[in-house]
Amino acid sequence: MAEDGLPGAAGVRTTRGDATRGRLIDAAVETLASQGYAGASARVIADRAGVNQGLIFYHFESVTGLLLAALDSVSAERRARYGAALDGATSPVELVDVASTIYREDLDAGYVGVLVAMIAGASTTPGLGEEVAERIAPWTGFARDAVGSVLADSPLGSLLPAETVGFAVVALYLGMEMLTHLDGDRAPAIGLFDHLLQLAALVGGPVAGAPVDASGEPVP
Amino acid sequence: MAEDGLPGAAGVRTTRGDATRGRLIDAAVETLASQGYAGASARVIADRAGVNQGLIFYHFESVTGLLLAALDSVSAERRARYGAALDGATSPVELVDVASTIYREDLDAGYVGVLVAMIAGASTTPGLGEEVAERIAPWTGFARDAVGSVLADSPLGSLLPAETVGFAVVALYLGMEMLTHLDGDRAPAIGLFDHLLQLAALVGGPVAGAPVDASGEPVP
DNA sequence: GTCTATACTTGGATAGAC
DNA sequence: GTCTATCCAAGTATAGAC
Repeated sequence: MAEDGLPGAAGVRTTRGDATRGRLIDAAVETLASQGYAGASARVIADRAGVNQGLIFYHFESVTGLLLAALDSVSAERRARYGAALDGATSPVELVDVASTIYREDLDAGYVGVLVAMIAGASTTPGLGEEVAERIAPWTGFARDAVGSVLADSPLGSLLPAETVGFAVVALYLGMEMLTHLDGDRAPAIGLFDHLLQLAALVGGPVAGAPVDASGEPVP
Repeated sequence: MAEDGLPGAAGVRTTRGDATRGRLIDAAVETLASQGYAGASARVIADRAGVNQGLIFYHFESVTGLLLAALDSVSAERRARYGAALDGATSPVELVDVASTIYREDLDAGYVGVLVAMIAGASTTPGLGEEVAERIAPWTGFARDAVGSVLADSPLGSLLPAETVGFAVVALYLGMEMLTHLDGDRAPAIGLFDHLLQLAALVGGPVAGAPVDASGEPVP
């Protein structure tokens, strides 16, 4: 059963190969986030992982194969994180609040930057587009469901289909990451979330107890 | 006065060098849009322009220099186009309507794709980030002004500062381009604009004459 | 599984003829 | 200004020793 782990150990063990694969994937994620797609070469990634460059081809067939594995890794980790955090969120305010908090992690760790880099790389490498598209689609679906469950009974629900909002949310995330990373200033992104929070409060039922009229102005 | 144009011609003339520069810039734009940053090499661009690869370095010092010139070209052209089209727009509905129409051009011609590619490339090439940031900043400023002039007297104006909305609009544009280009389906982007149009009608004063209550529901 | 060494390709950039 | 020819660095990928 065991392939090349130390004999005698029980349960799921980490073979040496598994460890190398993991280190390469982590290095690929970091490289994609910091150097972009064009900077994610076999040599650079292998150096960062502290292993030989040839191992990329042994374990992943090609550089592209490794980059896709890196995308899978980020996608899975972030999906678990978002899913758990949004689990108890039912109101628009909670939704925006949770999204805002987690997105800060993404911004700092460069997770969304990995998606951006791979989408950008999809224009360059033949065949990569389909592979990346398959891995991005779940995110628009996830955003649609999260938004839909909260927006369903809101009056905005009829005006803005969840499908459309899901698309917009993912697009906004990607664009925010690009702009934020470009000039290294998180303030606009944070500011946007703050204002969305206020809007959410308005839509999901004002918490402060202040009723508003048709144009959103407070009614005295 | 004339440098190496045909002698005898009057006014502003196109020297042979100018023509070559123009062809290289056009080819760089097309290459960035279709192949992305990593695919925009000197040889590929020069082939597309039908000139020798070495001319890139003669005219633009480096490949990066050419790519920045390409970004300038696209940015200037699109700014003129947006500026002219938005000139008469005063209501939110007009604003969204015009933006929607022109963005379709961008999507088809890949203009925003050039911005996306250069922003992505900024992660890879040292020093490119600042140059690209300088050329993207005017766009958030432009969006802020366009939104601000229309949203100023709207009740949303106090809730959403023009600065924030400008940032969000540019981010949304960039993200939409990425997603649309990735799976080649313009429908979600078009759909989003359609729904934004309805929202704009609500915010800017309902045209249909139907008043709405605090939550946006029509009042019978 | 991992390393060294190497073959082959592509890319940036320059020299020199025209 | 433009082209040919060329150099050199960096990239992907493989062969073979350990």
